[in-house]
Amino acid sequence: MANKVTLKQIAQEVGLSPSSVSLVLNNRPCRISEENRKLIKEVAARNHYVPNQIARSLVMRESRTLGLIVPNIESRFFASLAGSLEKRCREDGYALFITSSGGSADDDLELLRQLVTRGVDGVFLVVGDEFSDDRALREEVSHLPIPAVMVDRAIEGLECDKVMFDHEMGGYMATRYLIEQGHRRIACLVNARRSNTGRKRLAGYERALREVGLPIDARLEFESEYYIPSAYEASEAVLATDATAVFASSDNIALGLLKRLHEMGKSIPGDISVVSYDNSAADVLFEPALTAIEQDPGILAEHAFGCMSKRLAGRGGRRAEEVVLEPELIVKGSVLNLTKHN
Amino acid sequence: MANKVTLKQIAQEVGLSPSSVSLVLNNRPCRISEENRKLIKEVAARNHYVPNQIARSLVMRESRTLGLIVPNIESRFFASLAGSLEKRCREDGYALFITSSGGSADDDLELLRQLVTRGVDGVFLVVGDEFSDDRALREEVSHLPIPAVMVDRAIEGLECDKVMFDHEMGGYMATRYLIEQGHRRIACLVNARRSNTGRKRLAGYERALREVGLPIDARLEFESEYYIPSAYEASEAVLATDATAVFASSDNIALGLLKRLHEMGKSIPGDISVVSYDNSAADVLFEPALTAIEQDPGILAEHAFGCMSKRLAGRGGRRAEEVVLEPELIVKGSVLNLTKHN
DNA sequence: TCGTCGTCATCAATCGATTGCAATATACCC
DNA sequence: GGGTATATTGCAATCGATTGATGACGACGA
Repeated sequence: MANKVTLKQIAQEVGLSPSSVSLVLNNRPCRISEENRKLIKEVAARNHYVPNQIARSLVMRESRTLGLIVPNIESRFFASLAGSLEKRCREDGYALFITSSGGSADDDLELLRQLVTRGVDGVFLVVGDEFSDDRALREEVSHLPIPAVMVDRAIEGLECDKVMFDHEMGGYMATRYLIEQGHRRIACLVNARRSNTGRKRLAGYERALREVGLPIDARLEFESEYYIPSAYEASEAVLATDATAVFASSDNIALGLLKRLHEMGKSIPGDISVVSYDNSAADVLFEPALTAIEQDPGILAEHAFGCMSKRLAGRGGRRAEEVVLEPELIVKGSVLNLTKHN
Repeated sequence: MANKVTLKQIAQEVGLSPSSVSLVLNNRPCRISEENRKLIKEVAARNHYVPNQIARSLVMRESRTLGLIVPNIESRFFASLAGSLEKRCREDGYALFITSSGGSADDDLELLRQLVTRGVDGVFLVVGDEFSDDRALREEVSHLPIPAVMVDRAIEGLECDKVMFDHEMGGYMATRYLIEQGHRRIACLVNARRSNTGRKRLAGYERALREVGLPIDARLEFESEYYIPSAYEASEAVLATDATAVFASSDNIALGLLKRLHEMGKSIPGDISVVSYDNSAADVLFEPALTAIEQDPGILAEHAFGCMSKRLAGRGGRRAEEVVLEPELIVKGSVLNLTKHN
């Protein structure tokens, strides 16, 4: 293991002061002779000198480091978000601390504190979707000494920049599409009990029905957590209804449903139509591919970074900014058009 | 945005010196009256004081932060590895910088430098599998001022702690199992051209064949990158052979193969048997589930952290440690037993 | 010879915390 | 009351880099 080389050592070797070396290596406008400049640069390179960011952060009061908290890095969507965000940060010379909390507000809080004490210049938060006790977290976020941007989901009623897809719209678009394809008995499988986003998707589903005068039938609304087994369990009841189509409000929910369908020997879209959400992962595997509401994590990352960037630059108003992105309906082959046969 | 509170401010408020405050808050053995202790703690709490880790790192010469470089955080396996590793680090009070490189040696190098200048105490490297020009990276790693542990794969011939699964053994176990089930014409689909791990898996495949005196037939060895489309392309040729079984040497390779099989209307294991690698993701989706060689990323993380921990504690010999883990064959339903019919 | 200007480079304070050593206050003993 | 032991607390250097304020030196004009 080599030793760390410091500014002072370089200075010593070239026979100049540390200040001069610092000035030159940072290309600061200063009056150091061309000759010495070259010498300094050469010696620094030869010794593999890299500035100690820690020391630099201390005096500069910025670390060019940002933090990200996601509920679960093992989820495809968050992993992708994290990947995109990291790349975007790096483009602007920021490093990104990616952390994964497990989803509880307590863990989120703990991680947030860790990030702050480690001197990140700002944090991206993907927190607050589940209904847990988030008072402490909320408190912490509102007193944060650095800018924060909430991504994909939000702690309700917290004044803070937000960037997210319109979940209500997603639910609406999915359902609306099914209606347009002639479906009238449309079930949905949502996580309304424990998730804000789930609630919104459900609201969109109901709005679409209401809009065309279809009844909102509680017997067609099913509850599922965002895990495959949970959806798998719930699916049996779904399939016992007379629904001709199902809106599966997340990728895992769709997967659980599909597994059950497969087991029961039901085919898509012959026996039942399905609109999924964020299902890109499964696309390769299924025939037909699933029609779905898609949210591009790259876009989310781009806008989130934009917000952060503004704050860091001191631009960006006193009031919180709120960016709402429209998801997209990607039509593939899992929905039967019932109108053709009329 | 609240302000950051410093040690000095606390000191001022309680009317004691910063040193005393530091001593008390860190529970250092020192002789500060019980009364003042209480006072200090109370004031610190009231002001939401959190120590500035940056300043602390500078003087303590450790940041209690580790770094991780993976080729692609969006891959399930790496995401899972990152998640496990992060949890493990946190248990010991370390934060983990997760970074994702894109897989080129240049990016790896850049990220490694970033991590080092940011003062991580050690790095986990998942690099060096592909055959790119890694001289600079190799150079950098061997002169690192902090401990490094290579995980899952390695830069060949570099003296450095390593923790990885035995890829040769994985290839061997998969093939051996197929042989035991009575298969004689066994194809394999590997990434031997651009991946060290791929080569090893291929070597294991060949060893198993040799061991029982089966011929090694180049016409049964197919090349595929670790991407679904690549495997999908390659699969047509595989299926044109007289093989009764295929060893698909990665999850994506298996998925590409399956897609092609599905399209051609071939069934598993009726028409052809398949042993996959790391396929846990797809498990939910397929009927029958795939028999596969599994590598638990959690175990990898555990051992990697163990190595790191030793180095950080100054234990761990002068020579590099090498941990080789055995993968596991998980038998499910994608392999037909040909011996039963004999 | 003195003052002035330009050029090149250095001094010293600073960021926020840690820590060995020095200093002060109080108690205790003879 | 002088001296020592003990309990408390403060000073100041340190980590490595940044930066506004200054200093040294030579040349040049008057």
